[in-house]
Amino acid sequence: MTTTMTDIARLAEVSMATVSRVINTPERVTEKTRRRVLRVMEENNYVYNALAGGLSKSSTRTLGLIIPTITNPIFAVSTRGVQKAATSRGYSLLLGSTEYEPQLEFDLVRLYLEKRVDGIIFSGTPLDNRSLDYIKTRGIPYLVTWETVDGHEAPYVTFNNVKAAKQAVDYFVSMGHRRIAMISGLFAETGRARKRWQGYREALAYWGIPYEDSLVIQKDYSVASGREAAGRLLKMKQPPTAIFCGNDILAYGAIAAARDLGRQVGVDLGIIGFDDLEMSAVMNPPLTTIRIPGQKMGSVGANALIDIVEKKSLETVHYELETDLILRSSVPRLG
Amino acid sequence: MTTTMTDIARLAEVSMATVSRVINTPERVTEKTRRRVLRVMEENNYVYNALAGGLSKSSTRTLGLIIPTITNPIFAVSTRGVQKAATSRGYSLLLGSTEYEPQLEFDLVRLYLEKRVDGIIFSGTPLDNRSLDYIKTRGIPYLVTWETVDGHEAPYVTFNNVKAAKQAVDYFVSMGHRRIAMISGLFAETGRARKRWQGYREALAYWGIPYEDSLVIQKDYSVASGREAAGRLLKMKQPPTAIFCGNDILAYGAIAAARDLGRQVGVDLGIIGFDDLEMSAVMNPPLTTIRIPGQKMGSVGANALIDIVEKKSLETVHYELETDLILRSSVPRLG
DNA sequence: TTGAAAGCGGTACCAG
DNA sequence: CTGGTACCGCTTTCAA
Repeated sequence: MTTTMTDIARLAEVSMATVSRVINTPERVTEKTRRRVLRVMEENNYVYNALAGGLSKSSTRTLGLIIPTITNPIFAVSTRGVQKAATSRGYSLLLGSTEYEPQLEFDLVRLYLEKRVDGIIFSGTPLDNRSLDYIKTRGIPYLVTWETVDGHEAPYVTFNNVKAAKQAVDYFVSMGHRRIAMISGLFAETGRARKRWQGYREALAYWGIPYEDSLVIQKDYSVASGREAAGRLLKMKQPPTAIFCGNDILAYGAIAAARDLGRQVGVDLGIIGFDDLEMSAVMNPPLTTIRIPGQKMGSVGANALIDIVEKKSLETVHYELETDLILRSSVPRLG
Repeated sequence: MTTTMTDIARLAEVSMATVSRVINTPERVTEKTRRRVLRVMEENNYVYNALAGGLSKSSTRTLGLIIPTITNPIFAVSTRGVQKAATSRGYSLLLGSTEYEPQLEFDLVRLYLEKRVDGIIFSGTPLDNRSLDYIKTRGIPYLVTWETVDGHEAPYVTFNNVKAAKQAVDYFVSMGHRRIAMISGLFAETGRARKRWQGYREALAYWGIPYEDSLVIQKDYSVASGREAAGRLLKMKQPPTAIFCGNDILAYGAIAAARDLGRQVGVDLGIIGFDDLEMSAVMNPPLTTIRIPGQKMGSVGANALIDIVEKKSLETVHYELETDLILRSSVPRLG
């Protein structure tokens, strides 16, 4: 039914080896035979079978990507970075989400291994040690983005979460705020949530502001959570004048909550987000937030991984990208 | 280096056929040998080679997904639907974006065909006829979401764009608006952009409102475009009192533009979006918009395609999902 | 430059 | 229930 290389070889009156050559190393075939083979392929609309090819070459030119969820735009952005880099270097992408479940992450690794991807990118997933251990024993290339990895000699591309969080709090303080709350992602889910919290605490300590547990609320990353948490914070007997949110999604919820309660963000309440999603600039008020290089992290990561796969890179690479505090209008100057 | 089925067979002192059976049809192997084989696989951490398996079975249990761009959240949502359905039925997903470029779409089809995916989902891409023709000659299952297809007997899962657009305009009219503009997606890029425009015109005609070309601006789907277009509209000598946006992203930009110009959306200007992204509910004002079943469209589509792949479905399926106008506060009552 | 043939790692039919 | 063995479609020495 479907034409194979054998068919082409027969029809073009050459050997399979030659057909294979015109596909992989055309320069090693005479112009004349090459044209003939190409024409026969065309006429019979031959489609190369990458499965068979991959089986012989033991390389599939596909990467496996693991992200927590595709519906948080920041992961969409970094996925796009991975994708662009992969495409430009001739690799395809297998996509899987863990929804922050270590078990699903492990299953994906297993699956990717069976499908013989050339490498795996862990992009902001929980990073269960089981997955890493497993992949290590199999010896296939992998790389981590969004996080650093303890205890594993893993290549990674990340940014400084602690420093970025500090910068946010510093800014609040510089604007006269002292009662600063935080709506954080779940510590159990990601290392970066914890690190942002660490930055928050360190900055408070630096400015001599006592840390209060009641001002920190841990929630999953969703608009609804941000709204709920901010509502609780603002109804305290001594509500905060500023809220640092673990990401922009939470901040959107917080802005809505403030509006619900008649508080004016940017006037009598300060809010800072994290990620700088496209929509953050058109929020009302425009959201002051930490910009992270999502797309770049993805493309740098993918390129680095491909370098490893193709043995162009020998040592374990570690990149730390820069973040910026983007000043807009969601933080008022106090007093 | 890596252990193969042959190794396992030898170590477990059985034939390859038996090892294959414990993997694929364990019930056809005695408990005893099965355990033994399983143990040997475990001890040597054997990983099934899906490439080899796929080559023999001529089935890869992977689907190819083609979307315009992953950074528009609505595609992220529908991708998630595809993904969940695929995963639950044991399929993996190859992801590719066209960025609305027909050529890239064609390249992806070619690539997926080479990688021998079991089926392809076209999710909101331009749908170049070349791609469809090509895939047809190869006889591999495919399905289209977001759009219907003319001239091709293709299975699809979509919703009524014309009707939904009409509903938006009807609502504007019911709120006393007569001067209604539209910021539309590029007609050249997608059929649905054109259909929404069609619905807009039909509704105007229904209400006896003359159509004005100057009130319609075509733009690519981005916040910046929405902002720019709305700015132009609002600066007209006779500005519209209402703007129907081709999607929520454009609407966000339009809201920002209105704010820039001192117009109050929901008070002296009405805006309706399309998609109902998660953030739309927390915009200021909360955005009235057309809700489309993005995730459902993805999961229904993926399931239908898998049914076709597994021959559980014989005819060409056509689904039309429902949309809803979600009333929030971005449309004031006039006069 | 071109060809012959032994893999790559499974599947599945046919016997036993 | 289990084993033997031709494939699946392409790659890659090794010779010619």
